[in-house]
Amino acid sequence: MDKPGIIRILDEMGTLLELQGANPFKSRAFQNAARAVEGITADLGELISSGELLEVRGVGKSIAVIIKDLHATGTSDEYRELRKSFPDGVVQMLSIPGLGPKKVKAIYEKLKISNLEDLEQAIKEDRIAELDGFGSKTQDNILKGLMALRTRSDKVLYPKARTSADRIFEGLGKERGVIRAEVAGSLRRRKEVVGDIDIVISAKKKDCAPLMEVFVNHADVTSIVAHGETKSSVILQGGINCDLRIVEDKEFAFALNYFTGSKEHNVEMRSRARKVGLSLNEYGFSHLHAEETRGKAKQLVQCKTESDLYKALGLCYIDPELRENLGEIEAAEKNALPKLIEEKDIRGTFHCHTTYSDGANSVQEMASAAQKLGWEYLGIADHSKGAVYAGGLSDARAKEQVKEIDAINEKSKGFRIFKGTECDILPTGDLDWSEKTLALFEYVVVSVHSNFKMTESEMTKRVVKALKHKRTTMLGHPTGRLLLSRDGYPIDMIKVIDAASDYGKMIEINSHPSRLDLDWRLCKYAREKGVTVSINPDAHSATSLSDVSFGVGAARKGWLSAKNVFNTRSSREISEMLRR
DNA sequence: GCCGTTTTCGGCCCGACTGTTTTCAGTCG
Repeated sequence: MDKPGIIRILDEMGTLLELQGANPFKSRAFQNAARAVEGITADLGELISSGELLEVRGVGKSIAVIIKDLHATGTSDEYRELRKSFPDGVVQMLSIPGLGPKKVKAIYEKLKISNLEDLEQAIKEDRIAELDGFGSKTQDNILKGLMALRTRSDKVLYPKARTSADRIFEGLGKERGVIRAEVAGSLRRRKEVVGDIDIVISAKKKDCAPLMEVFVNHADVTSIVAHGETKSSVILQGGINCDLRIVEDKEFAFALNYFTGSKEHNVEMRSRARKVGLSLNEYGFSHLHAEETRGKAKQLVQCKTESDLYKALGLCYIDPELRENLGEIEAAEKNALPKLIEEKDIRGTFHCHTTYSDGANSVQEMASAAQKLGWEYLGIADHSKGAVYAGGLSDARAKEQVKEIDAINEKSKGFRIFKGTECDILPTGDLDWSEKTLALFEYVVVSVHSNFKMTESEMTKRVVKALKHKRTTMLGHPTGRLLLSRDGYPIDMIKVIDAASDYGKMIEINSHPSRLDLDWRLCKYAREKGVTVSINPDAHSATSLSDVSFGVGAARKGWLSAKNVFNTRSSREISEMLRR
């Protein structure tokens, strides 16, 4: 069984233990182990055979055995035992918002309900409301949750969530009474997929209620889940959940930090605070074991900003993208965090289409748009002749385009267009252009656009062969559109990155608003292997050049700094590198 | 089940909101 499968099963085992009413720390241990496995970039098989798996924090003896069994056989005795205790439908009920393990267990044991259909039927017959600890409101909420589950996908891609968040935040952030405001949560951490939107605001107490009113009455709100003094939760058009928290300004840094997460990072921060005798929550520090009543503990260390907060714990500031408890706290302690790449470091991109193939704008229009973004250069890479569906160029048209670019370059000062191509990788792994045509270009992006139904190993061989070609500069959209529709990758990205490292080639972090091809784990692996990446939006229009920010997010999460990224270099450096 | 500068036992993050309760359990983040 592969890694994503193992992660899923460990998570499921944690959930099943929770349902059983086992020691809550035991079930959490399984969930922690799942996160730990997720963070492993080395080859899992090797880790298991060398025994190094036990050195992974969060994986102890018992879970190591389970992982080993899962890896070798696809199942394990413990897992089979746990699965026996509850039917599939019971586990599914847990995904209904508002239903947790305790309530699901009661519904299953007292009413013998084990699937969503029976649950809906029982609600209609008013049987849920009669259970101990349930009532008519709870029953209504379960029905609402059930409907929401059916109509809404639970995660959206970062660019979509960003757009929704900006719409809410723009007005709200400027509202009277707002002292400071930030978008927090996984959106601030720039996760590739985002579950919901979190907003944190600081304001005086008297301004809270009016601000909450503004929030829940926003035009984009389709329903209100909760509406309190300091916390409200709504569902926006498009089904995405949005939470607002309002705190006092002196609490802002704590609240922002807390609601930015991740959960794993917060747990580590709190346990770090405990080691120095402090308790950390979303409002501030308090003395551990203090006798003060809840919420009245006096604030000990004033922290105006998050930097102050990290400093109070002996750490340097940690960028939100790194807050996953995957080594960033230890690195912050030693002041060994990388200076992450920023959007302003990007000086151009290399994978852009024009009206020569399937783009919407001319070469000149694309170049002007790039200049408006403050870039120094733009790489044009239209499709090769075999990409008929995308208006691939003929050899003659390719020559024509190269001539046009030369002419534009001659006229322009301080800006340069690089002549490239996005060359199809044929099913054999050969390139779609002849050597003669390839020689026209300054660089070559190689991509797969056909014959997707290959086995993983065939596809990997195909790509590796193309990568080895002496004219190849970088691999374009390495994982295609399949990244989010599958658990794994359609190709073995570890082998591909290894090959890029061996042959001294680059890999694209191809960030298109509908997908992201190289996620942060792969970015991290590429960094470890010394592979330079190129952040390209696969832009088909002038306006989509700015989608490059999606890829910058993934690079930041992969701890990449400007030196790891090709398109942070100057025009001159790029020319020199490409001549070699 | 995992972990260890309070270390092989005894902790393991903490608060808001909701609903069903009259003092708290469940869920969520």
